[in-house]
Amino acid sequence: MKPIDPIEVFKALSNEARLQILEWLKDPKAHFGPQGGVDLIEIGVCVSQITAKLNMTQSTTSQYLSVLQRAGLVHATRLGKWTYYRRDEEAIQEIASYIQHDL
Amino acid sequence: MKPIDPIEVFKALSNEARLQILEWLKDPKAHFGPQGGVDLIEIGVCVSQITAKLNMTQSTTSQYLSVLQRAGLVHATRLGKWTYYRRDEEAIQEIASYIQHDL
DNA sequence: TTGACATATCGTAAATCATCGATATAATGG
DNA sequence: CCATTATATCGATGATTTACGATATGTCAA
Repeated sequence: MKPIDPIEVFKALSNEARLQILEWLKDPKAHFGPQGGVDLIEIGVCVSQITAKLNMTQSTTSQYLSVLQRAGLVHATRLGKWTYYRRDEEAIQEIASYIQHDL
Repeated sequence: MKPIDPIEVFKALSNEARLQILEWLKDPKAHFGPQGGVDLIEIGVCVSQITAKLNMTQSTTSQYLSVLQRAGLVHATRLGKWTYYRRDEEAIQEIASYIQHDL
């Protein structure tokens, strides 16, 4: 796992929609319906479901998920046609720790 | 103390120079010379000293300090001609806590 | 192979940010 | 009051971000 870049992370977090996505992904079962036989917790939520809740286009949603991924805040898994995104809890705690001790 | 706005805070932190200022202010004695009879720890560091270390103009430094202040990350005290800035440690811990528990 | 669907990428216009120089405001000393 | 010094604000310009529609790519099912 590559070291986190605080600036990149803070930029990723500087946007309402991306913050919203992260909050939804914190408890996928509470915010998204089940999708096939896929474990929401282990694998994540697909782009279409996130697009449906966000009030934005598929294009924007996909790009925002990429930003979150480049910042290391989420992880993507492709299964068939779908790409599932889930949070990287470890990275999120690392950021909290960075602010708490190093900032 | 008004509640923190995470987006505003993250925007404030999304900039190398502003992050740098916050890090310097974490340990003012290590980064700034003494200024008159003012307690660096209690009162803070004046804009000129920060400007001198940043490689930017006084105008930019002043604006960046305002951004940090609006985000609640620093506190300003005017004494005579000088304005001294110090970190708001409580706000910084609040942000760490927000990421750790609520994000 | 083709068609249909899910996702990613590209190109763009508008909004916001970074940073500066010029100038305004505030406080001090003479 | 005046000159000087410290800080804040204004106005400008280039860079980055936002968010979109159009299009490309990848995958499955028939």
